[in-house]
Amino acid sequence: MTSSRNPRSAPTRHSREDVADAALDILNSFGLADLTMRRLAQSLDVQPSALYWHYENKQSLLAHLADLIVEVPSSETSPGTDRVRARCLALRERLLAYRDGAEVVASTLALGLGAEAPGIDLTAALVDAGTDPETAARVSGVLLHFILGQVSHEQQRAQAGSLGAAAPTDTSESESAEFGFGIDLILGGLATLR
Amino acid sequence: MTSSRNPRSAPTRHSREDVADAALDILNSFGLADLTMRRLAQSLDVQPSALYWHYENKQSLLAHLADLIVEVPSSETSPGTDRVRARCLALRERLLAYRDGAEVVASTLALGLGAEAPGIDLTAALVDAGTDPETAARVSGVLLHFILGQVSHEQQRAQAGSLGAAAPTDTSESESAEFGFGIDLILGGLATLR
DNA sequence: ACCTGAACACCGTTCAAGT
DNA sequence: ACCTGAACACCGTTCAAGT
Repeated sequence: MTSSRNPRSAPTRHSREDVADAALDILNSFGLADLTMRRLAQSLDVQPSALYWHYENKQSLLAHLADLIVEVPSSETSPGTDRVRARCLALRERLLAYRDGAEVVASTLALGLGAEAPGIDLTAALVDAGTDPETAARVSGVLLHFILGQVSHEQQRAQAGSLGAAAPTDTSESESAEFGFGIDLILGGLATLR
Repeated sequence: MTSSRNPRSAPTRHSREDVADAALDILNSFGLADLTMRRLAQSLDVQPSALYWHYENKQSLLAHLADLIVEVPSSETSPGTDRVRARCLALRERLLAYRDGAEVVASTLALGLGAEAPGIDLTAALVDAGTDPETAARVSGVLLHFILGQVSHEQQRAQAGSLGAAAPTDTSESESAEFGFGIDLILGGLATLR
């Protein structure tokens, strides 16, 4: 929302959340590769060093962004494993809502610096559906890896296509279908475990 | 193999493969973060700019590494979907054989710059096991996303643990079990599709 | 509480020129 | 065929000092 600064304005002070918002703006407008501390500082009319008052380093900023991307309104929908499926689709939507969203979340998760909400959420939904806790944790891991991998792939392809010479690949239509297939495959596997 | 240069030697000339070997040495000794063009050049006793005679840019070097990591001796083992399982385990071993191997392969694959062999291989094995080609391609995608995600996670945790304060996480023993569980879950799902 | 200014130690890449 | 030298346009991070 607060992307560009008015030139030659009063020296505005910023909060941690201001910084995160500006970072999300850059992410969505230009992608992860262009989200540098220096560029972020520039968009806030501030010196790069100022950012280190708000965040210990770039990784912890990215971890914060990952948490924001992943935080879900948690709307209660269908019961049973249909709820698991719904949560997976909702997570995909959250990831697609930000450019490079999946990569930001995947790397934060890999480094163990945040973005744990979806895993907890999915595991809980699976337990709710009658899965024992250990199996639920493992299935949730499989789902998460698939979701992050598939959506990263999707997002990278979208970017490559936006500057490449008209890649004749499938549209987002068939990507949703492929995604649903993957989720159903994994949940189908779960069903045979009973 | 050819990691360090003797100081003050004759100006050795290098081939494209020499560069790749030196890069894999750095990868295994110090990890992806330390694999910079400047550092690679230094290890070859060469100016950074010399590398751009061998590779168009860093990404294409990484793509070459990904192909090398992933190229598998293709030993024919068990038949049916057991062969699929065996291929998945073999791929995991290849990825684990290089530090950050999964990340290198995943990013190359995401960018569409190489490392396509495992996908082709897995799809073929699935077709061989009686799966129709389109389903085989999709299942192979699910398997690949899981494998790359899980192994990245594994490798990142190993590195974090090597410098962190003795993370009381599970050993590689249970990581193999978790991996096998994931593969079986997905292949179990495939079985229900018949 | 939040930021500046200046510095440190790096990056990837290009390009004319050399052998 | 393979490399040098020099430059360009960047990075993340630290830290004393300012308000």
